[in-house]
Amino acid sequence: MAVTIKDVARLAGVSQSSVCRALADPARVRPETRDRVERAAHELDYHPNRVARSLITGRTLNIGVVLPDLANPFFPSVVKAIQTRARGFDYAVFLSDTDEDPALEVPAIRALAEQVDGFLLCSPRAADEELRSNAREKPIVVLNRRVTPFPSVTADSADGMRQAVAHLHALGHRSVAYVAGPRTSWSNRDRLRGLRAATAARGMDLVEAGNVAPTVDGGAAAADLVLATPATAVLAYNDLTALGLIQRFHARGVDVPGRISVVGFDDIHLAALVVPPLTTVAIAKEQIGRAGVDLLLASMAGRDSTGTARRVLPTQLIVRGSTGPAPV
Amino acid sequence: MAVTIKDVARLAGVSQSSVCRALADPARVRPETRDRVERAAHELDYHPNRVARSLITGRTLNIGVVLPDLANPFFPSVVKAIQTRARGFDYAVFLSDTDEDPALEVPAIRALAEQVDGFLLCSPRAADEELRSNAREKPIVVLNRRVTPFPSVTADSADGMRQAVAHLHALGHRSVAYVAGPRTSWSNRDRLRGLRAATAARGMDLVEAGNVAPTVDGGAAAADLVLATPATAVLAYNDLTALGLIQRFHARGVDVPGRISVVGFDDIHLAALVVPPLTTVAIAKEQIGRAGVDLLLASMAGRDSTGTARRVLPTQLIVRGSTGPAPV
DNA sequence: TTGAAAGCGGTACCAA
DNA sequence: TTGGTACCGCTTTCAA
Repeated sequence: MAVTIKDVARLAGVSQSSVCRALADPARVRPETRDRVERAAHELDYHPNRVARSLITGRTLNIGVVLPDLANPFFPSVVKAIQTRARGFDYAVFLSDTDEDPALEVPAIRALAEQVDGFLLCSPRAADEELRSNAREKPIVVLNRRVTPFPSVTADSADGMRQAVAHLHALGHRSVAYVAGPRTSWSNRDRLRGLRAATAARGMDLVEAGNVAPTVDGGAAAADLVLATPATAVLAYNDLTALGLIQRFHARGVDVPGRISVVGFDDIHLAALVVPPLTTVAIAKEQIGRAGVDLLLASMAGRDSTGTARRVLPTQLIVRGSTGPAPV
Repeated sequence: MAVTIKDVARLAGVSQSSVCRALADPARVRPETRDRVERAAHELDYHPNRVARSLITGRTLNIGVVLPDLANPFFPSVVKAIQTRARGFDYAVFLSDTDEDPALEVPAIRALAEQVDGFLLCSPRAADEELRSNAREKPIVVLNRRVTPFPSVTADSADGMRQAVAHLHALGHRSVAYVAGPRTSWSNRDRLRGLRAATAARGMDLVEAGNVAPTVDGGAAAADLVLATPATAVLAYNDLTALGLIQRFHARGVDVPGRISVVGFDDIHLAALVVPPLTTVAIAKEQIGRAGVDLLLASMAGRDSTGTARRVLPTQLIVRGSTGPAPV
């Protein structure tokens, strides 16, 4: 059996209450008492039980992270940052992977609700309304999406797309394709919106090639569709999709970037390792995680009254070998 | 405020105890009572508070997963499998990333100990003795390592190495190098052991090139060392390391597999996407996660008395473009 | 079969 | 400054 506060009280010869005070707020007990308690606690290697504590304080020191697919390298990066940041504040992290199934998100939130002080929802796929239905329970911060009235952390996709389009335009491309991600993905819509604006601003043609899964296979499936269009460059919803495109192009003997240029989004770690290395719009994944934790902590502390916080992080085009001059 | 058992009791016009019984073990109350309780519970959308329950039952329905680096794509695959499997048993998952720092593992375990029913330690880096010091607290299952007296799930590295060496031998290689991972990694020692046996069995030369971080950068750092040896093929501790090797070889204009063949370990998702695609020893990552959960559940249920369970999963060499005939 | 009451391990309030 | 005590939400004796 674990050592409890009673054991410490007995050994120190004081009451439970004093032990509690001595440990929580040393200033509120006599130095002598504090010493006795501390010595007893140390001797017994006593650590207050968080579960019991949370029952009365209502604070669990846990946060819940819900995300659609840990197999997408984007998310581990974010989760790692969340974990590290949370640990710094003595918070532990629950992880729930919903397998890209929007229907699993609300149950995932419900299941964790009593054990956490708040949620970080990464790229949630469920409808706004569904997410809002959980709003009263616990604070929620949304990453890679905006859902009123939750605080959010997003990337400046529009600017990223502007950079990518400027790059392609400078290379002589006048017709580009977009391989879209999940219809339920806010980032997808956001990126598409930015891309439309950017291409329109430069009078370029934009072909939209169907929605695919945000995976390598999804990209591979879209490759042939893209080749059937007049586009000389293709922007993918994310890097995995872009890698799928490149893979399929390679298999068909289509030269990248000779025949067609490819641009990804996210800058996952391995984007630089493929051949040709992938030109992509980088997002500060670690910052997303950190900012998410900070926002959540703030909103748990009730310091969110200044209005809904919205952090928009900058994006940065990373030019690598998968983009080149448009074919003549 | 959330709805509690009292609210249900009041609405149903029965005592707390009856509500508890009716919900936990319907057979122990009169059908009529059960109906009243069920209706009331349903109407109020009552869900028992797991935290409060765990305080008295001692079961949290949570498991803790501790791993060294989520940025290594191997781990997300395992975690995803763990998550999925755990959800099936109504368990939630705590995740703790220790950043390859052995000193963080025991604190991570301690921090979670009260909130979980058991631990899944993925490739722990801490010393056996340190890990054992936590043994009394909660059941532990170790993945990718063996630590007496914990149940474990490992891959059959020796057989994987045998397959890889047979493959290289058939291609004419007689001298191979091994780029080792962290000294603290059991898998690293296990793989090296298997490799030594396999090369010795065929009378091949084995050069061991220092220990590096199990990352792309680590591999890149080892590339030049490898080229300074007579080896015509190199086996890397894991795929990330192998990709780093290939990257650096590429940068130096060294042909893979023309001048040197490269073999990885793990078969991470993106191994197939690089050019040349990576020949690697595949591990059933999802099975590791699933088996881990199953073993942990068994040991939590106390069904572990038959002795320490050790599941060893098969490995499978996947031959791709990064290996070819030895240069003449 | 049911209800009352005692905890699980803490925290917080109140009176002393 | 300290100790006694109620209570967080639930489960589990123990009587009735």
